[in-house]
Amino acid sequence: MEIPAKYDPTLIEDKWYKYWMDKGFFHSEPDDREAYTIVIPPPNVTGVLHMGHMLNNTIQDILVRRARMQGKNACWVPGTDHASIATEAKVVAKLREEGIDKNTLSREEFLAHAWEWKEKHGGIILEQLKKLGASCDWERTKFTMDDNMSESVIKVFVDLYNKGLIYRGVRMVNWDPQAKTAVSDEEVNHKEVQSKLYYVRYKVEGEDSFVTIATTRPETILGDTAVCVHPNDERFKKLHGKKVIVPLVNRSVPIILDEYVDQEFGTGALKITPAHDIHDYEIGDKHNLETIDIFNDDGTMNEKAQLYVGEDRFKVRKLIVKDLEAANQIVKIEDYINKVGYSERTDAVIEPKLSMQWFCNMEDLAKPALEHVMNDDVQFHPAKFKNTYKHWMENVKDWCVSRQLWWGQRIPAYYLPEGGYVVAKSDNEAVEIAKEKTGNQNLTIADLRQDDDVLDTWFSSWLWPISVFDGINNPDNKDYNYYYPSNDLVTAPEILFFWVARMIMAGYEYKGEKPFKNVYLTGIVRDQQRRKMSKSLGNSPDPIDLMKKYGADGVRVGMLLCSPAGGDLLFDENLTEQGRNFGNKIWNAFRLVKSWEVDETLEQPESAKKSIEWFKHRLNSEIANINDLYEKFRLSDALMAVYKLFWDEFSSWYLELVKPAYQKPIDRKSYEETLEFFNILVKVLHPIMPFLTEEIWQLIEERKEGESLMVEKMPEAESSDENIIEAFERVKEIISGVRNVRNENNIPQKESFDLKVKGDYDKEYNDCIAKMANLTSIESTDVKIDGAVTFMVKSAEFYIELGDLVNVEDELKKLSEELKYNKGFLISVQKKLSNEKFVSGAPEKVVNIEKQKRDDAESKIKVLEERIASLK
RNA sequence: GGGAGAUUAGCUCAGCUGGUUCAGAGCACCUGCCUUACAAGCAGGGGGUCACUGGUUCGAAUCCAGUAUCUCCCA
Repeated sequence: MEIPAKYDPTLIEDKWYKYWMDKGFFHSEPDDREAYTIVIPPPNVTGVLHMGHMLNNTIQDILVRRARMQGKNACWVPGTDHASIATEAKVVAKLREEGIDKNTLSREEFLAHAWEWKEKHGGIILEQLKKLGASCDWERTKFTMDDNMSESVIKVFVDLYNKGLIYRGVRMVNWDPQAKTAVSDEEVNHKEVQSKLYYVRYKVEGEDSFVTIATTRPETILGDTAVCVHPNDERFKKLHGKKVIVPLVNRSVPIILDEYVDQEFGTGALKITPAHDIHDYEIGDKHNLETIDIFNDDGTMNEKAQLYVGEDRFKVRKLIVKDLEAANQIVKIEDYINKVGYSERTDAVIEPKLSMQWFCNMEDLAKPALEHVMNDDVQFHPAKFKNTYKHWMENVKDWCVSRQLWWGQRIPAYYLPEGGYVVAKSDNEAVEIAKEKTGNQNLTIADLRQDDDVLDTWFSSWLWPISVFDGINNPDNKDYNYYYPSNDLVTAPEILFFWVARMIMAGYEYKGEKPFKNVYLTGIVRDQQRRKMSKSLGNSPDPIDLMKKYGADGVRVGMLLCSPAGGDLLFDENLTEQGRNFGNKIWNAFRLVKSWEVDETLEQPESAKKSIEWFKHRLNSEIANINDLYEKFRLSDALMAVYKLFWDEFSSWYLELVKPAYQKPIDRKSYEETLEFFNILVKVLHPIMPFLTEEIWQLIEERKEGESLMVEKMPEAESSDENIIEAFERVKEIISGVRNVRNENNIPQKESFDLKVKGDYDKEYNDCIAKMANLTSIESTDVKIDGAVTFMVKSAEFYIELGDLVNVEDELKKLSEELKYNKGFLISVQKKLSNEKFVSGAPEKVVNIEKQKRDDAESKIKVLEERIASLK
């Protein structure tokens, strides 16, 4: 068989993905086996594959493939979410390019465009995930606006409303004047910006004095309804109970007292604009102040502002400063750095705004969600996120679930002609309830007006683990009973609160059960300068290009190499390179084994026999270790363990040990055993590198049509003898000892020589040592050999007679350095042992270990001293 | 301003309830090799007062307190 020296992933990846798909290996149906379920964190329909998806989905695929090979009925449900704000923004922008203004379209017309857009672009990420090897059950692909998914969302809204958990209220929301919608606190990015602090004086009513306030937003002066000072502030005591005149609009407003005011900040006097600042709103509420909303939805001034009507808020800031200056109201202007909120979606400056919104009461929903995380029914990996989760859940605020958009599930609230509203799952039901409520039997749907707003996208995705199995509409169905709760959720800590926490709430509310057992939190993918990878910075490689260059397997390894759970991961292309190199290593190891000719008449050499015995134990102990690491979700460590097992133990030691001499054949038994090791190793490797391992597995021997590594059974860890593994470590030391002698004395591997040993070592492995170190013989001796180069392993002394080749000076130098170290070491041990408190206080085991150290050091020193004497 | 976490080799990180896994791994670096599976490789090697200062202890990277620096979350 001709196998190329370099592994080329492009030749095989598509082939095997198609094979797996054609055979239906990704599809799952409920059966008698234990279920293993993952629901994908649905990527956004607007997106394209980025490094965060690569990381996240690599991890999910590893977990799913492993579970499948462990004999579980593995089901990974893929899908996308409708991302109302982002998608609507994209569609609006696209229409604008085509010369269509959204405002000229009806809701239905706009939605037709949006669906068209979704059909065209919505599946891109899922298609790209196939390149990565994602073993999703594509037949189960869901979208958060599929009919039954939307139905679930509406049903839940109605249910929560009927339970009294959904209400309508005026609240200060984060208003995005560009998207013209409210966004949640989590969707606001606070950035430090260089701005100005304006000191403005307000005239005290009926007096000839002024009070000066400091503000960063002078345009909001037009909405001021009070000035607030600290009740204890001596400077303002004389003003208590008085009124001041708001500049330009000449409104008389009270001076109020509240401890909220920071006396150190600005002048200690605070202007209060209840309609446009969250704190001012709270103070206004407390003191029953009037609220004057001076902004339109697009951030321009309305007629309530009286001045600058129709002008944009930022332009007004400039205009009003000019006018205030002209009116001699500005005391001074200072440079000032403050934090300003920006919309995550549009990057517009957020305007706090009072508005009528729908809210979901979180208090009762949050209780079980907190409890079951704290008691580890739901486990976070790493667990440190429990702290932040707890903090958030204990201070949970009501959830604003309405968005002023069209793309999404329309809020099922219907306003009645004579005021009031009803909430119902459908138009018909709404009419029925409305009739009942009003007593007017003549009402029709035409008389009702449905709320224009849609629900927050998270209001869809918090149901995701339930709704993908239709558990809301059809709570007793087979799939739901079988797959729910899911096992593992893999996501980013950034959305721990607004997605993970809410899924847990929904799980307990609607199933009385957690949505998943484990939450694995990945880090954020950053570049070498720790900058978050983003399209705008252009610092993110294109995942598709990366896979073309290094293969999907290489990229998967690269992602995992830099991903400690929960920590940031500093991605570097050389990690994927390392992954590709690893693939090549595996490929070449396989190529070597496949190149061997078997000679049926050959006896198995002793060295091969011992090597096979050793590697069996080594392999089993490592499989146990790897299993343990996976169970603890230490995926990066699990990868490293597999990496070293294959590269160091299998390739560098085992294969070199059993390898026949050049162009010589190998015995049947060693060949078969080696292939069997390969069978096991590719199974262990498969979840991480599915393509390469499938290719190799198919080449190890003739496989039947329909067979595949991905549905093979993962090897279990059989018992292993630590003594054998330990003994072999000594063997490695001896071989390394000889190699060092060769290195230091420039003796090529080709030149063979004798090795003599004085003292105790494991002779069973002589053949292995001789083969690896190219020795003609290994002989035991009772006497020291003068003039030979030596090294020690444990208490045994090894001699290599090199005659003239020995550099006595170098050798002496080396020996005296070693002597010095050992003497120092002995002193430290003796110190410990002569400490009465140590000997009496420490456990016997520890003391004995120290005694053993002392004895070893003493005998080593003796040997070294003799050796030095003999060379001199 | 409130809270959480971090600080170990040049870089990224392990190091669980104090003691032979105690100072580790991978990468990077240095030296020598195109040795017939692999130069995308092989064989070696150097490198750290475990942020700082105290304390507890026979014994501290590990526990406690304080200091410094950084990161994240909330306001």
